[in-house]
Amino acid sequence: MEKREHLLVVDDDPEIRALLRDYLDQNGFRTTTAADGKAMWQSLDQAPVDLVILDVMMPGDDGLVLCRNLRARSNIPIIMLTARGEDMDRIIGLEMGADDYLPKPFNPRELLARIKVILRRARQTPANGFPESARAVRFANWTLDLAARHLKSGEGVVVSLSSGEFRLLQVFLEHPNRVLTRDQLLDFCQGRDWDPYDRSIDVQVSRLRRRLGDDAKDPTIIKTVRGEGYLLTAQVTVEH
Amino acid sequence: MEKREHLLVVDDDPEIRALLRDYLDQNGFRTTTAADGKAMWQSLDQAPVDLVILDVMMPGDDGLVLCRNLRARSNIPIIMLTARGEDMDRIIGLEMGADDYLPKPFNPRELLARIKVILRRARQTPANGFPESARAVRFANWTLDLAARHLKSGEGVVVSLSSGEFRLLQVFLEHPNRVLTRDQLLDFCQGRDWDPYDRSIDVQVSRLRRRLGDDAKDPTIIKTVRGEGYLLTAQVTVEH
DNA sequence: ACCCTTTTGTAACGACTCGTAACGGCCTCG
DNA sequence: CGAGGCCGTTACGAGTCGTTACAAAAGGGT
Repeated sequence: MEKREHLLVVDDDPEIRALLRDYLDQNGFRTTTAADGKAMWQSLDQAPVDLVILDVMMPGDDGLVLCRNLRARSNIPIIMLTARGEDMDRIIGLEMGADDYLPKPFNPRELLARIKVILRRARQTPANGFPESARAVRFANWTLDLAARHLKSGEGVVVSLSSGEFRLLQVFLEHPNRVLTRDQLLDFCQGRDWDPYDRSIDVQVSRLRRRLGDDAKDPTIIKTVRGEGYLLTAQVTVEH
Repeated sequence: MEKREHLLVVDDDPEIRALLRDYLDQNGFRTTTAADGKAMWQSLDQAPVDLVILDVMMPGDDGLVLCRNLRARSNIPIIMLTARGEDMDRIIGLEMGADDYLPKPFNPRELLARIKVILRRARQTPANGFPESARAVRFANWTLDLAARHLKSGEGVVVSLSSGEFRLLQVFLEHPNRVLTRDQLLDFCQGRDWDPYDRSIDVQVSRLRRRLGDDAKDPTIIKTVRGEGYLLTAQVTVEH
């Protein structure tokens, strides 16, 4: 797998595109550029992107519109580039879901630092959904095969899961080491609302624990947090 | 419980402190100020803080030092304020674990926008007070495993804790060697208010002492301070 | 020292939460 | 149409935690 992280620079100025690509590539990233929104969407369709750097001032759809559209259908981190004196725009940009912005002209080292901070944060939060390229997820002596939708233990024993169990486990693995409320779990698993007497999640957790060989009295993988919810405790790594 | 989020402004300039407090309070936050690092630590021990705004240039321990110390034992979001032309310092600040920074002089609305972004992100990542990287906490012949949520004695005996006991011990370990009132303990543990006849904390402390093998008649770990509260006396080290 | 008040420690109780076996409706597949 | 699997519901037992009650400890005043 390609190890360097993939950045997408969207700016109408060819000079800035070239400058940024050179600089970022020299600093360990793989950089793609796009001159406008159309090219941005094309690029996003062609290869997974880890972070988008987006100029606010562009002909056609400007950066703010693109930012909103991008946010509407993905949670890829976004850094906006703004000309000076656009405080209002900057603020709006942040409130629209950008993760950060940088006023132009900027110091490239500063951009680099911000990119690193945001990518580090994004890595810690394997937020909604695994990337398209993910084929399996490893955790605590198990591997969840995303294509075959079954579990395999470290010793190679295959354990099949019902679709509900698979979905629940997937949600846990997408949010490891965090307490998830029953409300959130039901929402993620089925988009359904939760009422305080609904025990379906408890039962489903119980069934999943049995598949994982996890004893509810002293669980090692899925812990109960009384009055709050459940959390999966394990280091999770994604295989491509 | 208090609903507004609690900000802590650390700056040696009284004018800036007053200005920021007024502005932030007007915009729906509860703001505390501190003139130096010492006051900052005091304030952090007195009430939970949701975000710290930290000036880089200060007499005594400067902001970078405070940032690093703060990060070493907590993951409260931090915004640094820097004077102009300190690009290097800014970058270092970010790499030291600050979540964002703002060059002075800044537009207060911009600070507000960045605060909102960071708090929104922090809400998605409900935090314990220890840094993300913390895996365990050692104190007095015990190790509290933060992932597994259990205790292990120096001899390797594992003692499991109920959710409430874990939370209470975690709070003590986040504020070692300080007297914590019942009010604070209940606030930290459950965000609940305390009335003078509420004995639940006493009972929970009693249960926790039993788990720790601590005799209430002659406690070595959790001491009672008559009329004030409890304190954990031990040297606490965070393992990463 | 003595008594009285306040505060703390903890056993006991009961309400609540959680784990899971059992049941039954619903689907799919033969 | 019957069998089997999945999953939501229900019921009950186990564990947890807040409340209460009472005994012990700590002050405080005389």
